[in-house]
Amino acid sequence: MLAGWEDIRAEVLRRIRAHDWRPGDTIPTEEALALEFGVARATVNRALRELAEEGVLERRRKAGTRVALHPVRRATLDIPLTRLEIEGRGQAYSYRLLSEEMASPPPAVAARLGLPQGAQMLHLVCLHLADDRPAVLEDRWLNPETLKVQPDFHLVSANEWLLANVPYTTGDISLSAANATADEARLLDLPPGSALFIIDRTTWDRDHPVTCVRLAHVPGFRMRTTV
Amino acid sequence: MLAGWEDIRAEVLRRIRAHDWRPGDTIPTEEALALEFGVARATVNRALRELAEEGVLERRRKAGTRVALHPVRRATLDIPLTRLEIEGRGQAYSYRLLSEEMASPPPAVAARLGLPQGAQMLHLVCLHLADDRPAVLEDRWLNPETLKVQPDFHLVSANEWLLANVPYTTGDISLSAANATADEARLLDLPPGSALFIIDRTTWDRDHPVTCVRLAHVPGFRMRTTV
DNA sequence: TAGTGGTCTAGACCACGTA
DNA sequence: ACGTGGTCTAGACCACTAA
Repeated sequence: MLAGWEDIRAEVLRRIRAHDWRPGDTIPTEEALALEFGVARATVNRALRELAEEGVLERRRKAGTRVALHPVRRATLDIPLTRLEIEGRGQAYSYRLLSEEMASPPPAVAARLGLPQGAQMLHLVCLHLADDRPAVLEDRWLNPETLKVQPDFHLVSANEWLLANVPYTTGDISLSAANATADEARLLDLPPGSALFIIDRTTWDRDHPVTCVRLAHVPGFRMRTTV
Repeated sequence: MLAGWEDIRAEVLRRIRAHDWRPGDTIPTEEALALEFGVARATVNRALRELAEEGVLERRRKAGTRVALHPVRRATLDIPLTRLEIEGRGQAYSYRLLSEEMASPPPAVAARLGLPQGAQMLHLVCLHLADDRPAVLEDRWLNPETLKVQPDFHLVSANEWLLANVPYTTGDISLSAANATADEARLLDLPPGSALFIIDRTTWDRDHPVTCVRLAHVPGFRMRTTV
């Protein structure tokens, strides 16, 4: 036997895939399964909890545990610092601050951060290079109220400074593709219209907006994961 | 007090962000923390395990628990069926099989699946539409050995059929951006060179290769997540 | 080989939400 | 009201691995 929680998880998954339990069905209670498999309820709980986190099961108190109707695969993406990502590929990392100024953000940015239209924010544009070739163009709007001290963004990238100094609790990430504008193409040394991989990220410290950043990655960039 | 595992998790996170415990530091053992917080070791274990899964801590038997050196954010992406995704936006879903033939896959596909160069595979090209406008172009290679029966892919999309009939255990996913080729642009009714969001997916059933698919999404497509 | 995390148990109480 | 999952406890044994 040797039924650990991973064995229980595998057996439940097997029954779902074999259609013993079909999408929408309520499966037996933790207590019943614990009895069947001859393990403690906590062991069954661990197995079913993992499957629920993966999106395979849906659990509600009193209502019981059901096989999820919509088979959603859930993948976990690692989102590293640009510097670490480049260094991880064995390339030399460098970084250039292209511009730094107080300005009024575009309406879309102000709206996403929940700030009034006219608010002044710190606007940074910088370039991340791999082996001295442009890799990522970063366009960032910073809420100046979250900056107690004003670091020198020539020396340290905004991302790394924020990570170390402004712990945030929540954030949105959006992944998309876009054709490079003329400016982007020039700065990234690409033909105009090249397909860029865009990561848009907005972060809050509790209820206080912190930053809104767009990272435009040159063609060849990939995010990988396993399910 | 009322220290549940979420409270422990929050307090550990607070200490890390306050630099009480710095990246690379070894933090106290589960036993010590359980004593300090006045809870059972299992409660501390749950809290630290969650933080390890999020990439904040690194745990090894005997060596102890350390604050992760490289602050990697880990985001979970939901990867729904194309049909459900379109219907979820309130649009009408439809689907067209454009071609279906046995052929020899390009070397890159054969290599990724670990099949010999000359192997014959089933090649499907199909189009997913939202409100009768092209949304996703699917280019799929199927290992015929995994198909016990040959379904009619005019009626059911390969993805949904596979999901219901070929349970797979492992899979790779890769996200990238690419300019539309002339063919892709024509099929998707886009200007040539449009930036497409590409999801490449390879799946195995244990050690048996099942399928390798490229989903090209029209501009405007986004994947979102929260961290 | 010894210290640390990983897991299991048997029991208990509680929170939630359906009926 | 009551059934179900969510969590906690105190103790135990095991697995891994650094010293």
